[in-house]
Amino acid sequence: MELSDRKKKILQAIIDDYIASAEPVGSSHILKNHDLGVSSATIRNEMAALEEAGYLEKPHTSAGRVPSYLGYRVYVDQLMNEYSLSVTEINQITSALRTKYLELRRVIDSISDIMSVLTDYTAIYTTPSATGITVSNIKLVPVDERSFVALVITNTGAVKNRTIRTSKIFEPAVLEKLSNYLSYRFAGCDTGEFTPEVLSNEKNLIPVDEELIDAVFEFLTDLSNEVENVDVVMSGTTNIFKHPEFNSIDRTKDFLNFIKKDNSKIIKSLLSQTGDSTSVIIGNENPVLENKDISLVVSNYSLGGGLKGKLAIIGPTRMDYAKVISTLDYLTSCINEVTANPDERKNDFD
Amino acid sequence: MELSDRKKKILQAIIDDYIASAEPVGSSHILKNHDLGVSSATIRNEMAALEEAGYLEKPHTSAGRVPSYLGYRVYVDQLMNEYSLSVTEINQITSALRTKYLELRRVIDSISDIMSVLTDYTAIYTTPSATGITVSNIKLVPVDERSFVALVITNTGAVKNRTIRTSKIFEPAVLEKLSNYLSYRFAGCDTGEFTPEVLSNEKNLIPVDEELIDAVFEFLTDLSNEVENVDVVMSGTTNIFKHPEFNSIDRTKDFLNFIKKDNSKIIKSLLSQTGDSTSVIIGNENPVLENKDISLVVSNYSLGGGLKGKLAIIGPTRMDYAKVISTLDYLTSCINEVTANPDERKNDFD
DNA sequence: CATTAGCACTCCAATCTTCCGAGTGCTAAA
DNA sequence: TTTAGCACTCGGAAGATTGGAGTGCTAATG
Repeated sequence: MELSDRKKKILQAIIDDYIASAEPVGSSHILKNHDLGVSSATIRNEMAALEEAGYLEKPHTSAGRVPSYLGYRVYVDQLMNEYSLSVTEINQITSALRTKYLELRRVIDSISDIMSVLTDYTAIYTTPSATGITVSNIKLVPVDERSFVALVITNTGAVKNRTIRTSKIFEPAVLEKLSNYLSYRFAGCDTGEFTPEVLSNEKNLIPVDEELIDAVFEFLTDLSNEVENVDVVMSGTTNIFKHPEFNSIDRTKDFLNFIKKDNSKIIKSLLSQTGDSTSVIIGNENPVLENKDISLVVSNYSLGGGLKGKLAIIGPTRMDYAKVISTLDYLTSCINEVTANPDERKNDFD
Repeated sequence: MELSDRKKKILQAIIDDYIASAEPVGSSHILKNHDLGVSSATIRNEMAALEEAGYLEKPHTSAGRVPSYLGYRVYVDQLMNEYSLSVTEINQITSALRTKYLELRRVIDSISDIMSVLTDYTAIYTTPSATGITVSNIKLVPVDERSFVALVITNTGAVKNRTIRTSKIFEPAVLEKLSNYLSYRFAGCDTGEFTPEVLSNEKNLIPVDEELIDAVFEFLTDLSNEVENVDVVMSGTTNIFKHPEFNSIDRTKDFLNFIKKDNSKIIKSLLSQTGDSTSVIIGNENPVLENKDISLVVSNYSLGGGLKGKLAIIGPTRMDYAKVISTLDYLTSCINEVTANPDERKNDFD
């Protein structure tokens, strides 16, 4: 069903007002706050039609109307006005990004903080992960007689390390020789390739003490499993208290239980279902959000070197979508810009 | 004022009951549930005296009594019965600790998870920090023509790293020579010693390109500042919903706003005020908890190699102190035992 | 003199009642 | 097709009612 222009205007007016006030919107409100040139009776008729079509809902007979999930969807896709960031907001963002030496680990963390402050919702991001990470160098560095650090440096400059203690004493020269061999042998290999099979074949070719090679290879195997190790991190979880829907303890419980640590798998999979462009998930549109009245705006960020992740805002379905979407878009574009031009930069991901 | 035996028994009975029920405790309740051999009238008289002395409070005239902060203090210090962990609980703990290769970063994290599950409160820990960390080795490992990774390996086996990109091309041999010199020069140095003054003196003695040495030294300076970098991490924040005091949205807001990320400085300082043994902070005993009805039980853990931190439980003042204290004590002793015997072990702190 | 039964009194919290008004849907006129 | 007008609905705020758990005091008791 295609909506008439007037219906669209009325729907937009209702959703705009509802987002601003969190109160069901009545026909006379629309009359007062929007210049539609028709009477409240006409608006009522149109509202009834919009309800019939599934875009609006009534909490009860004598209340105003509230957008349905479908209503929000139409609003997000077609109706809402573009929100433009204020100068102050843009300044906040740029000054936060202009630290001289950015540690990769912190960049996205602070961005997520900024997001939550600017929008007054909760920000979520997944830690960056990369496909096609290859080994650039492997080092075994002695710490004391019976322990050394195994290091794998990747093409992205990330460093994975593990301290290994041994029962025997190994000469630094032995470790160095093994380092060199491993670097030579595995340079350019994808970190996902360190399967037990590959390594056990390899093991027979290396004339080194078994304890040593076993420990190192176990580290490598663990690495290949770690590729999937994406975490979900949040900031501004208590921002929800700024919104009236969370004056009810039940809503609050629902929300906090949804975003809690134990639930990160579900959130991760929810985020991963979105595509390459900024997308909006509204209430029941996704089964895991069933009856939770939660919406998400999900975006993608890239830190260069193939490191990518999701950055999202989560909040009540009555969310200021226009503001959230434009803030998110602006921020992710800033990140991409900053990181596309890699200067000297810390890298803490391991 | 020293309490009579009977007063102590009554006070203990009231606090025990209140911890279990979260309801103000009346004289007839005590009569029913505890065998004190006196009538409710006598108990009432004693209760009035205990209130007079500041150990109890009345929410209103016709309600039962509730412990005051002072009451809890006496309870924790003198009255409460020892709680002994059940076999199931001990099994849960040991099986969680018996992973073959423990990553240091995860040990304390999973311990904190276990804590929150076992106690139904929120667990907090500070990331381990160490005093007297010294440099064991410095490496500069080439990644590609114009970038390399600078690594500082400490006596504890922790690895700090930063990826550095340069405008000029440096031969691997140059980097290796510099590595060797820096390792030789700074081996055994405390990481706190890399002040700009020390380093700028040093700089003149090293016949290497300035860009290179500047970048590396900036990394070292940053390291020395980083020593103080202790984070506060929580698990089980939504456990509070299991306790009836958090059926009120205001209590919940207060609590969540107190433990939120922005507040970690205050929490850190609160934790650091405690000594070497397990200690309890009850309600208004500390100004930052003023009128928040929050208590903490704080303990110390040690991961070996000088790495130490605080592990704590935070919850309402009506907390099952006996259970929390004994769980916390048992867990920290387990950690200390496990880590005192360092086998091959991952180390992810950097 | 400490203890206790008895009783009047207090006051919260749960439940019920009342009532206001914002909002609707329908009808009939423009 | 739009609109003025009107009867009707219903949630929620404000007030009234009531029950019961709990107290403090007094006077009797061993």
